[in-house]
Amino acid sequence: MTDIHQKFKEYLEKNDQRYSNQKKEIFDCIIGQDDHFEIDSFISEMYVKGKSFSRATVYRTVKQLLEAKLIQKIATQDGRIFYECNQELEHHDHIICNHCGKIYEIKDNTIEDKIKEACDRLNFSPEYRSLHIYGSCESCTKEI
Amino acid sequence: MTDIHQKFKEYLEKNDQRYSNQKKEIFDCIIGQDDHFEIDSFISEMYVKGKSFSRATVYRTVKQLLEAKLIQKIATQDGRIFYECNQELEHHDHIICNHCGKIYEIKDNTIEDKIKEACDRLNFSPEYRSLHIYGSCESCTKEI
DNA sequence: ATACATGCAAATGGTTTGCAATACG
DNA sequence: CGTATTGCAAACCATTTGCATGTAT
Repeated sequence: MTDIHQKFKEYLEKNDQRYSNQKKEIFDCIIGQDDHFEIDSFISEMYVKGKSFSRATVYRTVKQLLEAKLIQKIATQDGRIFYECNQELEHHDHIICNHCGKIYEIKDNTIEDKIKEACDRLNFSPEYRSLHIYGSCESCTKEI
Repeated sequence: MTDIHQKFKEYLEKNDQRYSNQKKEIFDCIIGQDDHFEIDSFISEMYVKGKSFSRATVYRTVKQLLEAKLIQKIATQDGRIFYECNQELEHHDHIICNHCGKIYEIKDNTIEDKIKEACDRLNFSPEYRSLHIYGSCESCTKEI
């Protein structure tokens, strides 16, 4: 049993909840996702893998994982809901080309520092951020 | 008629839609909101003011205002949806408290510069960005 | 006269909940 | 044993849509 499995188990036990097989398998599948995921595609992916549980159970488990702070909920500007596993230590931002759809992931400590400074000025404790930059990539800019 | 009213009218006309009285009044109420607002409280506020239209009409107008880029949709991390009027041309970023829902607008040129530098390194031409920082504001942090 | 807008009520889609059966500890 | 968990179906809630009526051009 890995560290995070252990954390989940401990969280559940502390709250008189049970570390059932279903919860374990759902958590396993979530860990298997290597990126952000939406509930719906996650459920159908589980279904394809032959590990399908009722939607209610998935939602209930996701809720417990959120409470245990092992996963995190993210909403995009237009209201779509994503989840991501909190294993990921490095935060990265996204640069997205409006023309060809290419997505660059960037990791820039100087941006990070400036964001932290802005939060400090407000005594705000940041937990998560989403930075998406939309525009035109090099090759699409040439074509226009 | 103000500048933004004019813009809305032009947008509608360009798309074979009409600048009706209801749309004008709904837009007026939105401009009257000096902060971010949620549809539901907005509708009840209109109701109190005696300017109440059907939810469907409000939603339809909001949709057109979004398309006209005169208002902006913002989602909090936990999925609540806010709107804000896009009156000013200056881009600003959002710091959003996950606990009380308070939204701070920040305008930070140094963040902007760093983002530009990151784009330059990829020869990417940015057109729009969305930066949302989620976390806990000063007073909510104290309460926890 | 044509076509968009409106209000209503019904539909939708994602999420939650009540309930009876089941399984964990 | 008692209590949490599960699956199902029904409930929920915000948002969207179909339709008949109203209204602007």
